[in-house]
Amino acid sequence: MPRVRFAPSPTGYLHIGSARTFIFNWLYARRHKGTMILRIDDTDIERNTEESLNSIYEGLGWLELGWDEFYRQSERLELHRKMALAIFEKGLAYRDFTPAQADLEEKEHSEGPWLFNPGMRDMPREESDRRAAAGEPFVLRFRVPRESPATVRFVDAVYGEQTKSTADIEDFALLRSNGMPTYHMASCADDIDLRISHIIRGQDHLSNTFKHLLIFEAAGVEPPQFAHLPLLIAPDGAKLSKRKHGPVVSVTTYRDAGFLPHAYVNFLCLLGWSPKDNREQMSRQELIDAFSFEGINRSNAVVNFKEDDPIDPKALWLNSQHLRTMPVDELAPYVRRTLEEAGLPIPYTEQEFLQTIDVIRTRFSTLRDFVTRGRAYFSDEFPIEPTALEKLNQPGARELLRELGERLEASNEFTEQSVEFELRKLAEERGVKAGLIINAARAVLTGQPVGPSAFAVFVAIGRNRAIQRLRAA
RNA sequence: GGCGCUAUCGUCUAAGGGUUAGGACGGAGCCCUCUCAAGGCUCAAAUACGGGUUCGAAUCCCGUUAGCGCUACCA
Repeated sequence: MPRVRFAPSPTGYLHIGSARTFIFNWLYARRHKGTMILRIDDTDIERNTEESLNSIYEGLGWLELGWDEFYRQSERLELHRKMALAIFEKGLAYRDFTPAQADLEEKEHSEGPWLFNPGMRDMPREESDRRAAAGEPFVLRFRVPRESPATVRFVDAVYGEQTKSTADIEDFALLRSNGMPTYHMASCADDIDLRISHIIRGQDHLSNTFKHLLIFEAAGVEPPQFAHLPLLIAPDGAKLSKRKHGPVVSVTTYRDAGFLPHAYVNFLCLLGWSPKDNREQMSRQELIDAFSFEGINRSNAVVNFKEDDPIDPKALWLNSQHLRTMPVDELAPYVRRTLEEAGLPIPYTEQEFLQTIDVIRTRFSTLRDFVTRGRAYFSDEFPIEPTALEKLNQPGARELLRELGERLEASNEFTEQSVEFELRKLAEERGVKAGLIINAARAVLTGQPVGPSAFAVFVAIGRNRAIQRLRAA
């Protein structure tokens, strides 16, 4: 039974890249009847915010993604320290009393890589103990093997065999001078303690993995399997960032744009992964059944947004596909919530509501469309768009609509067929093209120049309201 | 600078020694039509560059270039 985890640090809102990482972990867990763990990596007390934690819950909640176990690293600090100390006692870590460096500039321009601070790595234990006892602050560093340079290796489920010489790995920190564990220490300690079997995370951690392997080895445990994911990047090739790319990176943007949660999950899955059989629109179960590490790509994927439009056209298309093809009764709750949030009434019985949704969704691509382009189906107060007005202002159109209203009122029937019959009969009698009345009717009924078949619109709007709007033309 | 990863249409991707390099989004056009979508049909659009290996390379190897990641007492 695999045990996987998604381990975000609560330092900003839920990033779409993080959401995708969660999804891939979740898919793997569901596929193999494993356990999905949400672990909040909040060891950086300076940067953590409660707000950010809430946005993670909010984002995952919106995407309808759940987890089986939950942990917060800040509540497990004792475990992290204990493991760090155990490594220290084995002689595989040492105290570094060098004060924290404020000037990073110098280091960046140096020729070779920094590996360790001279004098600290080889300090006799007695001196180290004495200075620590005297209260001098220190960081605990991992003692990377240097005497006989070894090669650290592992097989990544996505990137294949990876190797790195210990000569290229610096003596990284395990414990900060304030006693807090670093990311590397906390992460590995928890992965060990929580018996994580597969670490599925962003490719930005690929080179960190060598350090983690050293920690696992020092702790005397078998490392888990690793699967690194290609990154999500901007059209200019840069890493997606809040500062540079704004709303594109936040999942709330897609929620607010009227995306269906599953459609967005589907879209995210297609960024860096493929079922390899040309399928694109897939249900949640289909995604679970098709997911495998073999399908994951190795190159970064571009989120195709523009400066004036944060939505990737393919995401929008996928959303419209789901919106138009999913069972209406599954779609209805989303539409209901969207209407409620916009303060629009639902003047329909449940049955009528489903029928109306089914008619109008054929031209919609987001939930937002129900309250904008679809406003007239729910409220009697709606604007008539300029292009719709042109059709309504065709010579004789308004008179014909009023006449049609009277005839429909006089008729017992009110179906697509009966409306079409009356309308065409009127057109013929008055010697005008049916299209003139049809387009004018759509305009007066919906305020829109375009939309579903006009006869379906009559029925969706309902007899009384339709007649009322025609007579007021 | 050092180390690592990556490179197929504008974008997401398929093909992993032999295909006219396939699909999808987006774009263009045609059909359908009460409008607009949808749908159907068609078109334009790619193997970063240079060397090898091979009868044959998008695919394997080397180099170059470019991008990204790591190189913190961030994660």
